[in-house]
Amino acid sequence: MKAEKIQQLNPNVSVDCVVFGFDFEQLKVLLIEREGNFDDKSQRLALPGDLIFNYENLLSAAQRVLEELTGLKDIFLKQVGAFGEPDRISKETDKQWLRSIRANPDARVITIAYYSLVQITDYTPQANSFATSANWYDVREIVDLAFDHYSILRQALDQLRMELQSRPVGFNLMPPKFTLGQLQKMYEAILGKSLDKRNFRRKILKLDILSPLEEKQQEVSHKPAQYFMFNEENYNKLRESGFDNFGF
Amino acid sequence: MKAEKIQQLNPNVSVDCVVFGFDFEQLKVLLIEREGNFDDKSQRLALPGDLIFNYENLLSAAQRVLEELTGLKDIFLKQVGAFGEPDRISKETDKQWLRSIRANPDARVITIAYYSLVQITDYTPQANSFATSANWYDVREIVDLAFDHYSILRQALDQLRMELQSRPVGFNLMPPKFTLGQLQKMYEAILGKSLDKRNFRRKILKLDILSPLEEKQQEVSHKPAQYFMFNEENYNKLRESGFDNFGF
DNA sequence: TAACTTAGTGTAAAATTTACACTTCCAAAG
DNA sequence: CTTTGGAAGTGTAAATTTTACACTAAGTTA
Repeated sequence: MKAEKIQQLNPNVSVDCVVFGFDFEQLKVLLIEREGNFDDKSQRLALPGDLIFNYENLLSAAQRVLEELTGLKDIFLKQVGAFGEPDRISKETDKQWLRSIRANPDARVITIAYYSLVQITDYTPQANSFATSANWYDVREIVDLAFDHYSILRQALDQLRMELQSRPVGFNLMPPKFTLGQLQKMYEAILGKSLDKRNFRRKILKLDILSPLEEKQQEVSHKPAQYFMFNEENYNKLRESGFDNFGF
Repeated sequence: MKAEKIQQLNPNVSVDCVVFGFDFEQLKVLLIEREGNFDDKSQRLALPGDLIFNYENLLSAAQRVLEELTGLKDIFLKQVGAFGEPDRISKETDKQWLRSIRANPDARVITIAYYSLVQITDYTPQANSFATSANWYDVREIVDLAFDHYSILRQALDQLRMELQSRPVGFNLMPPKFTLGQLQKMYEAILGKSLDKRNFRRKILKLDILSPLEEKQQEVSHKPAQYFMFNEENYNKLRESGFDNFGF
């Protein structure tokens, strides 16, 4: 009886995941495509998301759904918030699509959105379930999405930017070893503006949360850069001493 | 049929309100008391909150529930986030209490929390519905609450502090005219630390969002302070030019 | 060996932050 | 009417942070 309950979908609550990815050039976001008759491609694209099970933890549900639809596993997700406009499923094409996959397609659904940052090269999305594709899309090129997903995306991006200003978020966007140039590019991609190289370096190094490695870049057709790694111990010390100054 | 639907409670989704109030001395929060056999007073106290109706907007639901339980009307609320641990209703006294008021007391409930800031003297809470009292409590004296409301309160407070650092929140905590001393006390109460008077004044005045009034305090047994008012026009200009510097 | 590309570096001026102490004005008490 | 208590109001010097800005270094490729 309990086991049955656990596997019962809750028709009123879903989760959606805004997974940002960085490829050393642009900020991207992971979207799925769905089968159906959509007016244009933007309406075919959606954030990976689905209903939760009745006795499922919200965060776990987000991780499960993300894995089911895109194959991405063990992603650290952070809550953006709840989106619950009664008419958030108002587009006719979305309603039709829901009828094709849901037992209770007209139910009012509140969705809890989560976001994350990953390094694109660490993950290869694999579409599954009702997703017919799962791919990275340049954030700047997205003009609309299914349901209210475009506004969820914008809000997640705002929150990411906010967070980037006050904390050294985004180190999970970086490989274990990285150059300061790559780190700066990440900040520029997320903030959508360019930064002064010397000032950036001074500021980030003064925080004392990066440790230089012996190793240097190899086989690049220019002066090889020094590699750094994230010093977690110092980072924890820093955050204990209050919210700090990560503005660029 | 539609009308019926509208008035049907959604057994899975509730809203909770964290209304902070300021009385020129301390930061307080509005809590209700409930009937029942509780181990101690802290378990009798809860955030005003209840299930939403099935086709109700989340924010409107929060405003409605707040008014029903405490009489506070037209309060500007801001979302904190969703709280959905499957075991968030785990205390035996809470379960018992739910059985006494809900049709579906064992349903798994996800709650969306909202917070607000008001000036205590503007509102007189009036308990109603299942609230047997509705009163302001000093935030520093709260050690626990019903359900998971204590952790919701802490998170709302964190968010309020965060917001106070980056924006001139809290002007709605102030009467139309106020002194810089009162304003400083508000910052101190929310941030939980004391600030340097001269530095505070310099910083807040440089923002150019306060307009001095002719009027001065009267009948105070010390040098009367100048009154100021919030200059909304300049504030809007300021916020258009990006997130700013409200750290103290 | 020349051309190209990113890495890496310093400084001066301006702005902001921080720490700090005394006088002023009012009411209330004596 | 004099004293006292209490918050208002004010300036400065030192330290720190921010900002703007341009050239050399080290590797690859043509």
